[in-house]
Amino acid sequence: MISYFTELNKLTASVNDALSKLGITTTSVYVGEPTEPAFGEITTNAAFVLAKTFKKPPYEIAKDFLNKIEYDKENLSAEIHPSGFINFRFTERFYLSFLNEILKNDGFGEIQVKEKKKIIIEHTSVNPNKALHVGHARNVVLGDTFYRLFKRLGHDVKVLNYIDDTGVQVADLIVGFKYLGYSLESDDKFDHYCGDVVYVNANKAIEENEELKKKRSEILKDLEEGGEIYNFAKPIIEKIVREQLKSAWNIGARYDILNWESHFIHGGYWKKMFEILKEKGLVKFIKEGKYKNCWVLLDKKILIRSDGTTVYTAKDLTYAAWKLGLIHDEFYYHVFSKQPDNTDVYTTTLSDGIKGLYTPADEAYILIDQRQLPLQNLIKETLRALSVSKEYKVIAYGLVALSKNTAEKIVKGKVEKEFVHMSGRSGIYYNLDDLMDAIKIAAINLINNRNPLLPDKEDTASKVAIAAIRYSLLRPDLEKQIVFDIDDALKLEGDTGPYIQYTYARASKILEKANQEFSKLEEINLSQEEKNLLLYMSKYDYYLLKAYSSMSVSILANYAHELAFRFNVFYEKKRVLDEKDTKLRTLRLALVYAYKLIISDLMNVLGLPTLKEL
RNA sequence: GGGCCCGUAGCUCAGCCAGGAUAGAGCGUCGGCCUGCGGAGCCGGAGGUCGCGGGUUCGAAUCCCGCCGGGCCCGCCA
Repeated sequence: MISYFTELNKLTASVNDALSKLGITTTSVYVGEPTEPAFGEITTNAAFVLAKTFKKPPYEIAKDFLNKIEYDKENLSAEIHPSGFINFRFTERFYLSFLNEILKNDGFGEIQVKEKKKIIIEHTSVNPNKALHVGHARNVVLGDTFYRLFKRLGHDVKVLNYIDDTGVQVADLIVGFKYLGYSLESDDKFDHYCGDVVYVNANKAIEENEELKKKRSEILKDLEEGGEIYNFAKPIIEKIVREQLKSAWNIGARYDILNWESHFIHGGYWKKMFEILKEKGLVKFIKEGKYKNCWVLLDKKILIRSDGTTVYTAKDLTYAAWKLGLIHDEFYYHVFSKQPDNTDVYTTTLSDGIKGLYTPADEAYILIDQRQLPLQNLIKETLRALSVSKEYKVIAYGLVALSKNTAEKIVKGKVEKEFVHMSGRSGIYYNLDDLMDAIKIAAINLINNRNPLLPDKEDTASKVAIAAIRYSLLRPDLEKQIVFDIDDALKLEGDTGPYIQYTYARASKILEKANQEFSKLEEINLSQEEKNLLLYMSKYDYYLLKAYSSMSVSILANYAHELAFRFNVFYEKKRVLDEKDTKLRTLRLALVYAYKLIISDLMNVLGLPTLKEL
């Protein structure tokens, strides 16, 4: 494959060669994208670095230095900017070679990292007592997109979803069903009903009633021990999980294995973990003072309470150890459900099903919001102390809050702050399913205005909604807090997911009408719009690998928009089907064809559905 | 008190890791472009003390230090 990335690598090597011949071994020389398109496609500041050693103006040095760089003159032309930068520009030959490669391979082909790894990624992991809200959606969409990226780069990837079925939030819900008389049937989607009605009200009742608090503690203990209440709760939790999965599938996610917290306790995994920690002296029993009768990890965090029950960190540490093979997998597995992509999601069981489905990963990724970072770092630290060489990688992202305007709609009253954090317990959240529905309605209205004869309006509107939601959650930098505003979310113009879908539809329509096959293209003069589009297309592997090395999917979302923009400019400025010159018409058609291949590849990595028409 | 993250146009955000050449998008706003390869688009205008102050450097939005503002964590919750 010939691409921006291959040429950049070759040139970087040449520049470094030339530098080492001069006896310079510095690493501070930049070879890469310039700040402005006017400065070419690849630039280097080598002359500035050399200026320090040779005490001559950068421009003079650049003139000599350029002669020492061996570069492919077929693909690159060089010029020296008066400032001293050496700028390289791709030749028409490069663009045509690239385009011909795409046509030959019918796409970009394989893009592989040097070392293929076995990776697992855990995401979603929402408490099974409520529906997914837009904050959870950020976790799902980021996790699913990292999964897609890893897979596109050739890794062996499995997706895990952890279900905390022995926690306080589940206990609250069970209090509602067992002691407050809530029905187990509802006309609403079951996860919505549990979260919006049963959990919120049960939580309120428990806070005001000591008797119920006691009941909750009993339930919590029974869940850990796997008693009668656990068996009562199990089908309820499972029903909620099935609804949560539907919401996640609806925005394009998929999973391989569901892990249940209760299985790690009932299956004896925590016991093994505890033995290992004791053996290595990482936990201490406290005899005196505030933490009397507790077990404490690394002098920092209580793992076992004085009443003998374990805290969440203990369970999560066990889970991490299982992921990386420190504790052996002895689960049985069976199919939990068929998924929309036709794969199966498996669940662990303690007694029934096939064995050996899971083998330990080289790298285990986990997606968490920033609040959980200190705890996950403690787990990392513990694994290191246990000499686990395999990598535990934490991807943390900023919280999703509700805008003042959106929060006011939910609480049906005045809100003082500019934004408010979501809270399942107090009923302040915006559910993902509701967001999907709201965008679908907006999309259908738009279709009725613009393209009333479109078949499958419902399906198209769903796909527009998926693209809109995923893109809006992927585009901001990981660390940034997102303030969700429903009115903004309903806008489908500008820098959005549908903008990218729209270019795919435009390309599809042209190709459908043209109905032409392509062979190898001959030499032809390219316009600036055509070169710009080809340049961005040629950067596909460069951006995928950059996103991977910097663990940033927002880089990819921004790149997708840049690429789509180049297509729209080309589309506005150059006619394709009406072009009288057949050579030029064929070139442009080939360009549209290649664009469609690359943008659909990228859209697949980002999980944005393609639409031939909208 | 200790720690983490953020601060760039009216609003939402890129750019910062690897310092360099006129700081870029989107929304909003003002003005253009459809008897059409579909306008969910394109072109142009207005709009910026890159939170503030020092330091390093020939050169700082970018690196270092200090401060200010916003958010979060520091529990026998998860």
